[in-house]
Amino acid sequence: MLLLPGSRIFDVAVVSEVWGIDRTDTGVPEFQLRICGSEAGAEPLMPAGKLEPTHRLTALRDCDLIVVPGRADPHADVPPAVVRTLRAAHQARTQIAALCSGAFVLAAAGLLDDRQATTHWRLLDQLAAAAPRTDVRSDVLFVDADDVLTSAGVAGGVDLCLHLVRRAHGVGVAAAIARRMVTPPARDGGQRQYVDEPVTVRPDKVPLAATLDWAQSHLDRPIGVSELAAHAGLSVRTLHRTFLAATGETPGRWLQTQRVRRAQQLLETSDLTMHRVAERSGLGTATNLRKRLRSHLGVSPDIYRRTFGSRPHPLRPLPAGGERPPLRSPVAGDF
DNA sequence: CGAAACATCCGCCACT
DNA sequence: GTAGTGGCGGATGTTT
Repeated sequence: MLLLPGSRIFDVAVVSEVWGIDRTDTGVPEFQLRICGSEAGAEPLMPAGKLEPTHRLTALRDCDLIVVPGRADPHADVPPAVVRTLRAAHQARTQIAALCSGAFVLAAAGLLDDRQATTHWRLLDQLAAAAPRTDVRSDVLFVDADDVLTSAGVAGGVDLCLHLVRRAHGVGVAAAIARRMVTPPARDGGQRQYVDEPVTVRPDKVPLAATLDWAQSHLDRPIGVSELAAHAGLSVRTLHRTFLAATGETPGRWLQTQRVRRAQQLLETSDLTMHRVAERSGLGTATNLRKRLRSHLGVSPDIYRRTFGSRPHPLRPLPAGGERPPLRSPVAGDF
């Protein structure tokens, strides 16, 4: 990771989360994450805090991949030494990826010339101005231009990082990381984000797509792996292999995850009885619903509903008293 | 909660 | 020889 003054905490965190955590117990290879800074000493992050680099800039030279987090001020200076290092790495065919406004750093080094790139949607025009020879795309989460990759806003950075992992290590490893990232050890409250858009590592080209869609729209039927196989016109054994290769998940696991998700949705948005929620999500019985929710989310259906249900309930006190000064970036807008 | 019935996963191997 | 398919069976996990 290339750490510059004003790097955004979120992007720094995503990179750290994907490559900085030992997940060898789930079959993820061992990564070495170097946090390379241009100066000796801590760099200020945005919107607050500082981070001490673990390595100097020169340590980028023998990395397999360089990731550039976005900066709060996209137009902030890029030190000449950084430009030189990035160019040299690019010459040496090192993969370079920028998250969000990190694209401007690549633009400053001329690495986006004559290729496609993207960035946060609020910055697209500015990127086009800063990099006139770049084909700036507005309709994508990220652009994979082979050795130079760029990503759109915040969530696009996560997608891009997982894409990089998938490219280098296969869909299974990417799925293992994604699973660990979106299904945190759950507690009773907070953290809504893992509920809605799952970072499903979707197959890039799938003969299975029709079957997945079909299963998803019939989740209330007790469909099992053999029904999936029948629908796909494959034997169970082959479905298994194909499925694993395409999604990094096994069919049974996938089905179960879909069911739990549907149950979550129903709990959030309806007041059906547990029994009905279990039926409609294909989980069968209320007992089973409880069991599955507990093992996937660590929470009982009742607590889940009370935490995330749309009907307001009296249990959540507002933060008491004292105004807190808003935490705002003094430099750039919110993006 | 535990026991019994049922599914899934996956290495192995034979077949096309 | 390589590549893909699919049946089998036992360990493991899930549901009743």
